[in-house]
Amino acid sequence: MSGYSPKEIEKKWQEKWAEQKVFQAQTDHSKPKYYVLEMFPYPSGRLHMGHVRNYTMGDVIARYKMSTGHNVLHPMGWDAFGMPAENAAMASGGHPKEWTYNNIEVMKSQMRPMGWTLDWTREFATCDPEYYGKQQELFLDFLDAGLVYRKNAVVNWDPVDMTVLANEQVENGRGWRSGAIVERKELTQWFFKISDFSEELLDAIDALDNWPAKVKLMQSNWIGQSKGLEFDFEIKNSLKNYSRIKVYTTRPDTLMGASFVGISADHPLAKELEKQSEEISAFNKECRQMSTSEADMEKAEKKGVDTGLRVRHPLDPDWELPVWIANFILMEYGTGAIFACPAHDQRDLDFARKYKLPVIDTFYGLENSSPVKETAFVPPKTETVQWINHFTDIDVASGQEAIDKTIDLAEENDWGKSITNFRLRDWGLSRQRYWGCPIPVVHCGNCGVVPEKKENLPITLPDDVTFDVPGNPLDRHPTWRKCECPSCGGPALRETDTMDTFVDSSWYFARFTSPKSEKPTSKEDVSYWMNVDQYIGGVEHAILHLLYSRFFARAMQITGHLPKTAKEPFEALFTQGMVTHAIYKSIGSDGRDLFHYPEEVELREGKAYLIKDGKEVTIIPSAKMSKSKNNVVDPVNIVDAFGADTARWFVLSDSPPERDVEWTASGAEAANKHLSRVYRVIDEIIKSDISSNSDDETLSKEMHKTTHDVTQAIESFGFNAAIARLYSFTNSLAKSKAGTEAKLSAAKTLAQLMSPMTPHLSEEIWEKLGEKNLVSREPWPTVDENLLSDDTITMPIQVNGKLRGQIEVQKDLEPSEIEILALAQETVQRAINGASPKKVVVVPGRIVNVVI
RNA sequence: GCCCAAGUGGCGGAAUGGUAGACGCAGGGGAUUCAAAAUCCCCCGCCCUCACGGGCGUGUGAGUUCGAGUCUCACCUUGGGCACCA
Repeated sequence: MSGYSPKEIEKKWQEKWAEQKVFQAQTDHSKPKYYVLEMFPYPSGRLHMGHVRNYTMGDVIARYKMSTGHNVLHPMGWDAFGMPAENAAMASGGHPKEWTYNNIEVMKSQMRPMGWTLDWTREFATCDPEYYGKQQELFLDFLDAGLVYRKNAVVNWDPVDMTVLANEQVENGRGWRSGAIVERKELTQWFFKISDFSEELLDAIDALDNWPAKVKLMQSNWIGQSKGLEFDFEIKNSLKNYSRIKVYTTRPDTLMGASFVGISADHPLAKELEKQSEEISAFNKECRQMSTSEADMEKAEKKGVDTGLRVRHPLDPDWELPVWIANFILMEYGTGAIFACPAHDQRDLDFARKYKLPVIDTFYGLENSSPVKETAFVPPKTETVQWINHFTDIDVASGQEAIDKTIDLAEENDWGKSITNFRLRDWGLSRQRYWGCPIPVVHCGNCGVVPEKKENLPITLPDDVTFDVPGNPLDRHPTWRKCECPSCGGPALRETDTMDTFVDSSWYFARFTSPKSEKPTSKEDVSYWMNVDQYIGGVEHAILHLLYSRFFARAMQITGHLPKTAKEPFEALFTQGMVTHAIYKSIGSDGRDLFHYPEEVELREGKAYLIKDGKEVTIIPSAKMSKSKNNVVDPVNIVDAFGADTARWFVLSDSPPERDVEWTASGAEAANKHLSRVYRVIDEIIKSDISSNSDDETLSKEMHKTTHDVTQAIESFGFNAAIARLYSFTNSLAKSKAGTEAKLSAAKTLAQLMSPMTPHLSEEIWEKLGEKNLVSREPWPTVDENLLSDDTITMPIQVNGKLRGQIEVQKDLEPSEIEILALAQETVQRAINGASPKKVVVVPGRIVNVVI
């Protein structure tokens, strides 16, 4: 007998699938369509275990849906623009294009042996001019529809590298590469008007029934709806044409506790003032150096500067409030100006104490009437409080009731209006970089900013660029910028900004439905295939990528590129966890951390020792795989050693799919042993000759129960549960005394149930069992409901909630009969010990609880 | 700082409010073998007991319930998110 040899069988079946074009999707209206998509990879050049897990999950769904009669679309492509390619070019010469396409080839060659059902005929990379040209067309249509505009925005600017930096490239206020102090620089940039859709994007979240609650919540928080009041403070000593300050507040009920008015350093008034005052100018400059992340702002010391301006309280003209510029107010949110109520906001209180500003209580708790000292009194808005300082007729009410009342009153008396505000800001898409999709507009001395003509698309990137000089190569290219104005025909210059790579990934799912289409999408194909029925990817994309895609779907619908039904592009979303691996660490002689490869250590009794000298090393479990920590497991090596089916089986088996899974060598070996065992068990069945007997029915029942459980598990993304069930069934099959016929039937079902996870092994077994067709093309096994339950069941019996015995009863026995049988049990009698039961709870089919 | 999630054997993890620990790993014992590998069988939460059996046990503390890993509240710990990485 020759054993399980994945190398041979995996190659064999991959060739057969390719020959028979099993995975090429065609528009076919006779079958229900099913579009399964995993977030496409960035071509880093190396397939990693995270990809293997992600794409295997999608593959299980794709294969399962194929076997349930669906016409399945399962495409793959490359999210190929972005900074790593430029970084590589800067670090080691070469060209981003070459680097990217080489990486794509390498990764594709690593993906093919995994046996995924990918339709490679639809493959594209976002850096293909055929793709980004269509993206430019979308941009022009969006521009035409008023969904794109230009405005000034602040960026992190590295003055040495002459480049814009991402927040993560700023380390302690310095550029990660140059070490230069990062400046905040204002540039005119392009924006998508995603904020026009704030309410729509927020409201539609509710209907995303098959999205994880966590992702929906994250998106809701990101959009951040708040209801409040907008009103003006009149400036007493007005400055130039500034006579009023518009503020936005979510707590208008605390207006009688107002202590000062705060404005952002970027507020027009602040900018005007900095022309007149050194102090203000210096302070504003300092504010603009600050990180704008919410977490950083909250942690940073609250600082401000008095502008000298004074405003009148809207409800009491004699009440004067000072105007301060404060470092915790963002121009992008609300009106860039607030009024502060230190008694009921900790941040305002810290500020007030620091600058000796008044603190006025507006309400106390019901049981606590002491004035605020160093801790602001901030009860939940739902909590009822007593008012001591108010301008409504409310004395005792919840915060929310008071807020509503206040807003009504302000509107009635015409000094303020109710405003719904959103935290969501417009999407800045300009990037001052080479390796991205060029923004198809030109700058003309006569006509200003002019969109490029569609017939001139794609505007392609020039290939003859170098990265040896700082700055954007597009800016310094000798000829690329020069062009003809599409409007007046005169000389003009191209826009040198390229698009944020999130744009590329915001519509690729639509392009996959007709990747060769002349237009960005083909009406027929996009109507047939959209929406994506199941989308799978990492939770790290929970906000931006998914929100941008939802915006794009709406924008594409408005511009006629998607049907109305595709407003929400992803029907169901699943976010999978990472693949982690232990880190083996020791301290080197120079006191630095040394990280050891898994191959260099030996595990004994839960401890790790270096093979070369036996020294014990520290194990850091479940760490994210990282090259610098030497804890990366390369899928190529695993496929080499055990085959793709083992890798697929293991990444699905050990943890629930939404959680992280720890890669362990012993786990991978165990997976491989199990697959060999399946092969061996089936081989033995084929050679056996046992006549039909009474165990046949038991095995058949087990087979139907397993089919039922595995089906349910796959449908609910319980891949680890499906695999646990298949382990059990394999054990039952191996130990069963049933006849050969019954066992062959069970073996075929096992092959089918395993096929989404281990397709090559399943095909091989299927063939050995005498089947001529591909298991990939077989319909999913059906379940005989009658065989799922037995006639008798075992019922546990508790006494006062503690397990004391069991009885075997007919499935449909009356509860009163069950009670008699239960009480008659010797073990139960012993536990009752002569006492008379107060109550007997009988839950039919479940449990009996005797209360004494 | 704000928002959210998760805590179950040595480990990964199972459990529609109903027998906690399925399944797998690691560990222990045995069979087979000249021996080993591979394979097959058995045991495996903690404590008491030769055993039968009993007590304890799902981060901590309370509560709801005939019955709580599961529901409620408070707390502790860990992880995630909080605007130009992809």
